[in-house]
Amino acid sequence: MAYRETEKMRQRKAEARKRIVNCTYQCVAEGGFRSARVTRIAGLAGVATGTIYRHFESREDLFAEIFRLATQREVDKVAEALASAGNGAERLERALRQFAERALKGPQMAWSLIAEPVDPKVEEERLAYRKAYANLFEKAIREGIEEGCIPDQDARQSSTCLVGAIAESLVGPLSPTQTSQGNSATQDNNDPLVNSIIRFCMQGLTGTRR
Amino acid sequence: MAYRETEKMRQRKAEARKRIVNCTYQCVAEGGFRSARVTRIAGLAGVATGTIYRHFESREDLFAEIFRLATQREVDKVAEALASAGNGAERLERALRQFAERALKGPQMAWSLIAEPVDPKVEEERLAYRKAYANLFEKAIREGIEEGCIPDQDARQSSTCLVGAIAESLVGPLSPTQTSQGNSATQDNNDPLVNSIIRFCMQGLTGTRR
DNA sequence: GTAAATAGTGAATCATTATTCATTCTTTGT
DNA sequence: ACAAAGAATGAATAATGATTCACTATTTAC
Repeated sequence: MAYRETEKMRQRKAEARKRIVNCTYQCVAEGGFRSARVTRIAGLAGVATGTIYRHFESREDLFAEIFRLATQREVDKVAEALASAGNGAERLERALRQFAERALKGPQMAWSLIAEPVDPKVEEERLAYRKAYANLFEKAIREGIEEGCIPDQDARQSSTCLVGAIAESLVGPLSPTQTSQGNSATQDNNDPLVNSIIRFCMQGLTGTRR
Repeated sequence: MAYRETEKMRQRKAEARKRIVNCTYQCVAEGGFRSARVTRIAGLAGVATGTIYRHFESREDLFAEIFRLATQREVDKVAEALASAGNGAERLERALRQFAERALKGPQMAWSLIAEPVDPKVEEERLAYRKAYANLFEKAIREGIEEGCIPDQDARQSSTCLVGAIAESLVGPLSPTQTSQGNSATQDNNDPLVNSIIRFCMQGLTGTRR
């Protein structure tokens, strides 16, 4: 008959958690997972190191959550592009462009999501993330096949190839040793890198030169 | 006027070094880089831990060398396939098949080379390795373009996409959590996975359905 | 055989951070 | 105001394995 968790407390805790998440996100966006120290995160969030562990089982779990979060944003954007107007092929093209352009705009985070060496739990999230893209693409490919704008093919396999082709094409340009920041001025639709990635992908999909 | 390195000694050292390399290779082929312990390697090679360090600056350097070695074998095989008879498109197809089939035959090593999280120096080797493939493919694509069996395109970009598409397609099947060993009986030319990867790739290249 | 030089050894050290937990501080209900 | 419960703290700990280095053994040249 004394202390019982009250709404106020619940909120305060939720805020602290959110702060931790945000600061971790920031650290990762700055220097990737590997260099994000629990101590620094705690410092930024204005809590003690130990407090992190009242909210997350472990550093890895925290990272996994951050990965999921960052990932979800990207996947949502691609899903959005795929939900727009037009036939399957057109929508896929828009989605691929979205993916690539967003990555080039936030290169450090994109690199961390796509290629940074990470611990097993986070790597698992990465597999899920790639699968999520592949699933989205797969659906669109199937639709394209039904509509007749994409020839019949193993939609699952093709979607995996799309993910691989685009990710690989980005690894070089994104890798921290290469990146000198300045790519943020990327004009939409104009990056020749993005254009040639997309050409290959669409050709692989449709078997049609353009 | 006493000891001077003699041929006999040079050989003995070379042998020890080779033994270390071989044992490391074996460890990696069994459990990947991450789980390969310097102590165990030394034990297998029949030398003291410290001896490793008379031959290699650090564990990372040792690993980098093993990576280079393993990689060279694979790259050579692909180069060989690309040097065979036929037009560019045919040779590329053979090369892609070679790549995929060999990977499926030695899944743990292939996974380590393609997707295992590794330290920076080794990651650098991985970038070089992927670039080596891309270079080979690029050359073949250019030849194909000249021969007229592949339409004009950005050969460099296409080669990168090829590497990505094939690597991504293999990550799932290769990943240690998925692999239950048994794929070694892969009959040549018959694995449907390999076939559909290749179909996508060749289509992306030639813009021609088959 | 001897001394100089190098090679080999492996137990002890080191370095790095994530994680813990005894303690202090806050909140709550009476 | 008090006690019960929980939350927060952060200095101390722990765990892990790579790396070192003082020492021993071996090789060579004379």
